[in-house]
Order: sequence, then C-alpha cells, then structure tokens
Amino acid sequence: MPVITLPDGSKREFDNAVTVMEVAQSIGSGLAKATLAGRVNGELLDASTLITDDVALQIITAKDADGIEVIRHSTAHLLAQAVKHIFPDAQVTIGPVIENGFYYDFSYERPFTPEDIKKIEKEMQRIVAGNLEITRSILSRDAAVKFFRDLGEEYKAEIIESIPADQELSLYTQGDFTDLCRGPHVPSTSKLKAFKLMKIAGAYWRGNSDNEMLQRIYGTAWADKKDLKAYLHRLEEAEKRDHRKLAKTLNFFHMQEEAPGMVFWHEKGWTIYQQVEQYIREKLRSHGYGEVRTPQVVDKSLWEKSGHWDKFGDMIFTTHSEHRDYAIKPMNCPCHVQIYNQGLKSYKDLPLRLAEFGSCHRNEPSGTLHGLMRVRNFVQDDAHIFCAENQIQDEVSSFIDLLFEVYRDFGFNEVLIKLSTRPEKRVGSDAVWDKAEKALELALDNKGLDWELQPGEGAFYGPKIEFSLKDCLERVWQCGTIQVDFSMPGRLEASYVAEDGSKQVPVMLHRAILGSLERFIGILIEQHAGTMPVWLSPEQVVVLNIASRHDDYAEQVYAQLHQQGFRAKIDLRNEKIGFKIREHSMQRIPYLLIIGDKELEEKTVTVRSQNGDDLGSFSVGSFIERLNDEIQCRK
RNA sequence: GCUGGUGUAGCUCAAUCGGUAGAGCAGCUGAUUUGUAAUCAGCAGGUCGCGGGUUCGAUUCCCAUCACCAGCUCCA
Repeated sequence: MPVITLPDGSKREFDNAVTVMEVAQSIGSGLAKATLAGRVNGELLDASTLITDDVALQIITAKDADGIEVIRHSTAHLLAQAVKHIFPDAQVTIGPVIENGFYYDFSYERPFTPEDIKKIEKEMQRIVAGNLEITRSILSRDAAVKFFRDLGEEYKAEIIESIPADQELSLYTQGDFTDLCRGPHVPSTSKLKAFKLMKIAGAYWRGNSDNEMLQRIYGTAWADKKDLKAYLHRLEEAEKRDHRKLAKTLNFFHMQEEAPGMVFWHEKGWTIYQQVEQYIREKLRSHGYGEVRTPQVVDKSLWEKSGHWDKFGDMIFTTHSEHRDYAIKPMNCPCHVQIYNQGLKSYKDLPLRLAEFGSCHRNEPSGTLHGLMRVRNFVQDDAHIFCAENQIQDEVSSFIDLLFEVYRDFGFNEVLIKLSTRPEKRVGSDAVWDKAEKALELALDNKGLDWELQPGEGAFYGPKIEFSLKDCLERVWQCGTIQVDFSMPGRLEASYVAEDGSKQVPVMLHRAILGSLERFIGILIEQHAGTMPVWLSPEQVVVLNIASRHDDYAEQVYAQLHQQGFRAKIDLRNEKIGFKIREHSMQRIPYLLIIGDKELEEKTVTVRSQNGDDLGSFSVGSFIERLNDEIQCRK
C-alpha cells in the first residue's frame, strides 16, 4: 500500500492506489481545489496520475513555478481548441511554453487579423466557463499518426512520424479537442483564469525559411488576474526603457530613411560613445594589446582569399573604381593579418594582440534591423590574438577575466554564456578541434561559470564562446565573443618561426568584449533606463541661477567645473527654478547646482541629485571632490 | 528576406464614411527676476512617407515603393 512522503517530511499511508488529486483531497478540500499537477519522485505529472508505490510527492498549485508552467501549457491547448472552433480548416502544429507565456502555430489559408484574435480570446473564455475535464490517453506512434491523419491534421501527423515507432505517445483531450502532448496539464479548463493573447506573427514551419509560413499566436498566462495585470504593467514600464524612445527624448542619436541601419550620433550620444571607447582603449592598453587602424575599403580579392566572399558575398557592400572591385570591409580580421604579415615573426613575438575600433559595414537583411542593436554600420571593439596552440587556453582565460571586469564596470551582472562546438562542415583536424574545444571549456569551468553548450553551432573555422546580455524586453543580444580560428592564418599566409627554426602557422583568436559599440550602448541605455551613471553621463552637472543677480557667481562656479574637465552646463534663463529643475531632471542630469542669495553669500552651491534628493550645501571644492570620487569608482 | 501592422506639425497623438487637417508640449515674441518637477499672454507652424492610378476633386479608395514596429529566418 502506498506510503506518500510530502515535502515537509510527513508521511501518509493509503490502503489503495491513489491519484495525486486524492492525496490532495485527503489533506484538505482547499488544496484539492488548487491542485494543478503533482511532482512524483521528482517527475512532473498530471493530478490524475495513479500512485501505486511508495513515493515522494509534491502537490503543485498555481503558487509553484511548475504550476504556472502547466497553466501556460494548458492555455496553449485552450488557444488551439478555440482556433479550431472558429476556424475548423486551420491545422494545428505546435504550442510550447515560453518565458511569461506560450505560443501556438497554425496553418491557415490566410493570416489571422486582430479581430480574429478578439474572437478567439472570447471563445477561449467560453471554453473555460464550460469547465471541460482534461484527460490523458496513450496511443502507439502509428495509431497516433492515423488518429491525426484521419482528423486531417497533416502537420501533427508529420511531427509524430518523426518520433521512433516503438514509443508510446500521450494525448490530451478536452471536450471536442485532442492534442499530442507530453503533459502534464491542469485537471480542467476552469483552472485557466488569467490569460491574454498578445500578438500575431508569421513563423516558418519547423523553423526553416524554405518552408511554409505558419500563423503564430502569442499569449501570456498567469496564476490569477492580479499577476496578469502586474505582468502587463511590467511590460509597459519596460517599453519606456526602449533605447530608441529614450534616444529621441534625450537627444542621443537618430536614424533616417536615407541611411537605414546607420546611426546619426548627436553630441550627447556621441559623448557616451566616446566614454565607452576611451574606457575600453585604456583597458586594452593595460592588458597588453596594441591598437591599430586598417582601411575601410579593401580589394575584393582579399575577401575571396579569406573565404568571406563565398559565404557572405550578398551581405557585403561593394564599390568600384578604375576597373577594380572593392569591398567596404565587413570585418577587420583579414586586415589585421596583413599587419601581422609585415616582417618576419618569431615564436618570441607571440602572443601578439592587435586591437582596432574597427568600423564595419554589413548589408543586413532589412527585416533584421533593430535600433542600435542590429545595424548596418557598426564599430567592433575588435582584436585578434596571434598565438601558438599551447597558448590558447591562457589567452582565453585572461580574456574572460577582462570581459567580466568590463561588464562589471558597466553594471552588468547577468551574462549568458554559450559554447559553440564543431559543426559538420569544418576545417582543421579533429585532434586540433578537440584541443581547442577543451581549452574553451576548461577556461570557463576553471572560473566556475555557468554556460550552455551549443553543439554544432561553432564557425567552420573553429569553436567559440558567446557572451550575451538582455534588453529591456528580455530579448537576448550577443555582445562579447572569443573564437578560435584554425583557418584564416593559413589562408592568408601568416606564419612564425618556431624555436626549432621551422615555419609554423599561428592560431588566431578573434575576440570582442562589447561586440559592437552601437549594440552595447543600446543595451547600456536600456539597462540604466536612460539615466546614465555620472562617468558616462553626457552632461554631468548643470548650474542654475535663481535670479539674474546670481549670474556672476554662477558663471564662476561653472567655469571651475568646466576647467576641471567636467561635462558641465549653465542655465541662466529667466525662468522659475522649478521649471528649470523639471527640464534638467527630465534630461537625466546627475547633479543640479542651485545658486541663489544664500549660496552667493556663503560661497557655496546647493546640490540636487538626479533622483530628486536635496544633498545640501557644498563648497565648490568639496562638490568637485565628491564628483571625482564617483566618476573614479564608476558608480 | 518572409508574415502582419504602422507612417498626419520638431515631439506625443486626434480628425476627415472622398470636399486640401486639429490639440497638448516644444518653438518664436512680449510681460514676469522667480528657492527645488510646468508663470501668463500673443504668434507662427503641415503639398497627411514617396510615386503612380481612379475621380470634377485623394491625406482618405486602389496599385507600387521606401522606412519603421512585432515576430520568424539570418547574423563572418
């Protein structure tokens, strides 16, 4: 007879096999009502699961993260059922859970419209009100294929056919709707109380752009209405941090039709840009890099030699002069090899680290452009490390340290790390790949970093590590990277003389910390919601007078700040102080210095910080000291 | 590139079921010399993304195109 151990360690014995729901019922009817699923010996299962042996059981409700997950999954099925009611000809495909919600892909003769979505949502609510029981059944693979084919669900049948024949499949049924699913699901549709369909979009069948485009409907689902409302509110707030919106109100940069995907940096945005660049320049200098500069326009033949023309030819901007074809450089690597190739290199020169703030142009597909995050002209904080094979790991390791040092200074603590290993089509022997992959892996593990493996996702020339950050809507953007390259040095005839006098080909490490300065600054703006820390702020201090009799003293204060190299402004306009404070606060100026009769008499300034705090009176000297401290520690 | 949506004053947004558009903020002018997030008054501001078509007449309807937004695909 089953003995069930609950999470608090207490045990309950039953005379017969029981379901998760019955166990919940035995604890209390309130709990039973809230029960969505159960975790049985660690496995997440339906509330209707029959328990015959002694197990550890956790009852899952909407209070658990697992419970929300189950709700989202069931809501995806609910969506599919509603779509089938309104559009019987639509075919179902897949409907997974994603962060904060779910989506479901349908095949239909035409795209769904916003009006359709309203109707579908209403139908979902109707089904919920009907309180349909959700039941599970098992079929063999072939029976499942037949079941869906008979329903005319070709996509579903195709999915199931790709599953091994000996596998049994679970189906979930609610009323007139049945879907293939691993489960678990909530016991009945009435458990789905807080959801909203969010957007419609096209999505390729099986993620392949050669395939038919399906209609994807995105939705969100939560434990209750309160959580749903809170989520929608969070979304609204996040959208206010969009760097494209902030750039407009804060006058950072703009883009216009005549130069799609390229940035017109305004004075304020360019100040941030220069601060970031100067900061990195100093870091690289102190970490043993030499800075170089290479041409913007380079004969096409170099790109043919490097292999990029073959692979990315259609994305390379070109120009033509005196019967020669040139490429606007899409990357800096081949140019750095040209610098390396000048003069004979010895093993004693390695590792050789060449850095460049390299401006690159790539004709990215129009649909992929996105503010500063994905542009056609960007500057990489690029560098290439030419080294011997046995130097790879040390170089990778110190690069990762440098990268985290930088990210920390910019205030990024959440960094997603991915290791991409050998693809099917590749150059270099397996022995060398083994070594390089191991070197990257060890470098990560030795630092105790969490990382995700992406097998087969490496470049054809070598494995790589990617470091990604998230924007205001949690979209992930790759920023830093380090890539091992076994191919290009050989292709472009780079070599060095080894200890034994033999000629060897160096390994090349491509690496960038920020990735593209544009993208990094975009994320930086969103991270800080436009309120940049003082060291990056385009304008650090504004001196404000109360009345014109304070002008002379205000000018003196301003002159001191300006001479000390601070990014200061002065505002002597004949306006009320409240008006001026409002304007400069909205422009996110870190410090406002207010000067009136009191300050004039005492030779002080009254300091107001960006968040509205009155920091009191300072002598100009002590305020400068404070400012310097803050800039120094990059607060 | 693909699917859907959007494009009106410097900005944020209205309106016109086909009869050439309106508000707030910003701007300009004047008054106001002001103590911690909006002082008052007046003025000015737009070939309604660009190009065609239908029409007596198009910002509105149709076609084409560009850009942007969301998602997909891609990203050296």
